[in-house]
Formats: sequence, structure tokens, C-alpha cells
Amino acid sequence: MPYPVGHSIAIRSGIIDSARKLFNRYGFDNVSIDQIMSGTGLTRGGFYGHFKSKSDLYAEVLGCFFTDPNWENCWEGVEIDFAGKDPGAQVVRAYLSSQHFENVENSCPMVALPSDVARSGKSARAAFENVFCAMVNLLERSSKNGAGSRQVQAKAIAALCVGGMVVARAMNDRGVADELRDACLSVALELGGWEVSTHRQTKAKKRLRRAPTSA
Amino acid sequence: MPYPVGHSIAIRSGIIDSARKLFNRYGFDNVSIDQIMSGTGLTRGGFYGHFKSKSDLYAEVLGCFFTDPNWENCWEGVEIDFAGKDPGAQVVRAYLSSQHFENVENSCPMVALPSDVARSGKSARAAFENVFCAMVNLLERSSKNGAGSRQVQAKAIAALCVGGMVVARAMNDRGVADELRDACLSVALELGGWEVSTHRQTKAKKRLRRAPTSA
DNA sequence: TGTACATCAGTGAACGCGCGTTCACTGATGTAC
DNA sequence: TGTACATCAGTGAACGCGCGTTCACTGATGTAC
Repeated sequence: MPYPVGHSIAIRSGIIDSARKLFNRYGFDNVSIDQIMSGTGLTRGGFYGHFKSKSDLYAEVLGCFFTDPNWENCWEGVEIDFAGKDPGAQVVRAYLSSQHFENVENSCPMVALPSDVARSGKSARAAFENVFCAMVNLLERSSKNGAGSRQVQAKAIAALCVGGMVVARAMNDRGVADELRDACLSVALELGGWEVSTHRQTKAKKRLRRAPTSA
Repeated sequence: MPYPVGHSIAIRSGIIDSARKLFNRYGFDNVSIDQIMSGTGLTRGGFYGHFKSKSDLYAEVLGCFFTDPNWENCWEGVEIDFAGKDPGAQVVRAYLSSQHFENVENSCPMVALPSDVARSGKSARAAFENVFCAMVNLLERSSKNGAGSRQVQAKAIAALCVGGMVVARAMNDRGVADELRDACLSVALELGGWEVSTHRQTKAKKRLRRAPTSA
């Protein structure tokens, strides 16, 4: 069945999507073009009809990862009401949730690929920085803590979220990892001046998949 | 000059040392045996006189990274007086110092390789977990904060240290990275109930190299 | 409506390169006599 | 002390494999007449 319904653009974004998930799971350097193309149901030769080279794809996925204007869409499976009450608290809860912990494929790339990015070039690091700063800004605007500098607190909260998840993912014992997430969550909520709810499990709901956005 | 002074053990630990630095810099998967052996002044063939395979070396370096009983020796360039005043505060200052930020080769592997470890097997993750827990224990014992659970605080402090550094390393702008380190430092010191000194630059002193320990 | 041709996305064999691994060889050191 | 041999760490050419990339080919779709 060499000619399915969709046309070029759909296949192209399918390749990017396949690459995104594989990168999250195996890292930037451990994914072959064969694997990526298999993920879309095609063979390796077809790849070069859509991308000039592997590093071309690399750059494009990075953009998709990090420079989406709705950065909250970068990591999926989580729904946040940005107009609702305490969006910062919602972000923190969702970020440190067990859903996000388990969903490696659709993880926030800051959690899945930080050391990979640290070894990468300027553009990757700049993109990472943008996303982190966007997260910090959101947290700062939503903060309710009167004591001390809100900006400093927001930075620490973001570092707690990302760092807590990165470390939790690198652990072997799920129980220890869960305790770490919980500890980071309660301290982060306190730092933001948000209510520490009794039921720790976040209210984040699974979404199926975001609709494939244009661009 | 094929036969320098040292004998087998010295060369073996030289290989491990070379690998350790290269892993810190390029990640587990981006280092070839050629590179490792070049770092010791030998050629690739000689490698297999010391190790059964590349994954053998991998496992051994991991042990050297993470399971050293003096985990503080895992990351170098920093001197901490564990019998002195507030060793926890010293660790936090040293961990988030610009020296540690800059010294990628001798970095704490938790900062340099977290996503690599997350993708690795049980043993790597267990080793990572041990080091992190050792850090948490040290911080907990040294904590002076009376409010709330010290264990929860210690976990958050450790996550702030590791996470702050991981994120800072993945950024492009040095100034933004420095601000993040500073923010994490002041919040971490507050969480531990330690004095936030006015001069932020840590008192950590460079050491030349730790003496090659036996085993 | 039907035929012939152009287009074009995808195929899969093939190429080149890098890297892990092997192995016959080298040459210095240590030892037996 | 001197000679012959064993040992042994390291050398570097070679092998096989995986992967990025190329390219001639295939076969379905669209279009001209």
C-alpha cells in the first residue's frame, strides 16, 4: 500500500513526530533513520524526500520541541487551564505528576534530554533556555508568595520541577522516585504560596493527542 | 616509547580516568575506544588487555562515578570540610558554584549524565540513586530548618542543586545560567536554614587532583 | 470516456565511513643456566 | 657477566557491522489530447 490517503505535509509531520518520541526515549544520538522511518511505516530511502539530512531533522524537531509558542504543548498528556485559578500551581502539579513521569515518549524535553542539549550547539541550548524562561515567567506571574523575590522563587520552583523529574527518572526504585516527586511538589507549592492539597495526585487529565497544529 | 614507568594497574586506572572525563563531556554513547585510549597515550588495540569489552569499561566507570564510598570525591575540584561548620551549606555552595559549572570534565556525573543514566539499565540507575540519597542524607543531617519535615526539605535541596546545575548547563546565555544558579543557591540555603552569605562566590578551593585511591 | 505521457513519493540495493573487536606481530623486560 | 628463551603489554592492520546517504527504479496519480 505505497500511497495512503495523506499527502507530503502529513508524512513530514509524521516523521517529526516519530523522531520526537524516539528522541525522548533514546536520546538524540541513539536513534537511526531506519527507526524513525519505521515509526511512520515508510522505509529509509524516503526520508531524504522530506529532509536534507539527519541534522536537518534534528534542528526541526528541536524547534518543534522547544519553540512552539504554546510551550505547554511541548509535553503532552496534561491539560492546564491557563485562565483558571493558580495556573502556576497547576503547572507544578502536572509537571511533577506520575502521568508525566511515566509518559516518556511525550515528556517535556527538558526532562528527557537535558544532558543531550547541554552537549549540543548554540541553537539547541538557546531553545532550551527559552522554554525554561517561559516556564519561569508563568510561575512568577502566578506566584502568591509575598516573602522575598518572586523571580528568585519562580526560578527555584522551575528548577525543582525539572530537576526533580530528571533525577526521579534516573533512579531505579520507583518508590524513592515517587517520594522525591512528592517532596519537590510540596516544597514547590509552598515556595509559590499555593495551597498544598491533601490529595497529592494531580488533577491533570489525560488528553488523547493535541490536534496536529499547522506550522 | 612503548614501555613507560608505570605498570598495568596504573594504565588501567588511566583508561578509566580518560573515559570518565570523556563521558562527562560527550555522554556515554558518543565516546569511541580510540578517543579513550588516545587520552592515555596508547592505541586502541591495547584496550582489550585491560577490559573485556566496551560495556565492561562502561560498568566500571559507572562504579567509579557513583559508588565511591566517599561520594564527594566523585566530582572534583572542590574541597569540603565535613567535620566543619554546616557541611550541608558547604556542599550546596560548592555544588552550585561557578567552578563546578565550568569544570565539565570533573563534574558530578549527576549533573553531566542524568538523561544518559535514565536511559541506561538497572545498575546505572541504582548507582545514581545511591549517590543522590547519600547527598540527601548529608543535607538532612546538616539541616537547621525547624519548620516542616527535614527529609522533605533535604530532598528538595538536593533536587535544586542537581536540577539547577543541569538546567544551567543546558542554557545558552551564561548570565541567565548564573542567575539561575544564584536563585537556586539562595533558596536552597534558606530551605536548609543556613546563613545566606553576602558574597555568593563559594569558598570552594580548587584541588589539583585527588590522589589515585586504591580500588 | 480512453489512451499516452509526465510527475513524483517512496523503494531498496549499494556505497562509504566509523567503530567495536580480533589477532598476528613487535620489542622490551625478566629469568634460567 | 653473558646468552637464549619465555613472557607480556602494546601495536596496528584487518574484519564485520550498523548507519547516513545516494540513486536508479517502481508504480500510482494527474493531465493533455
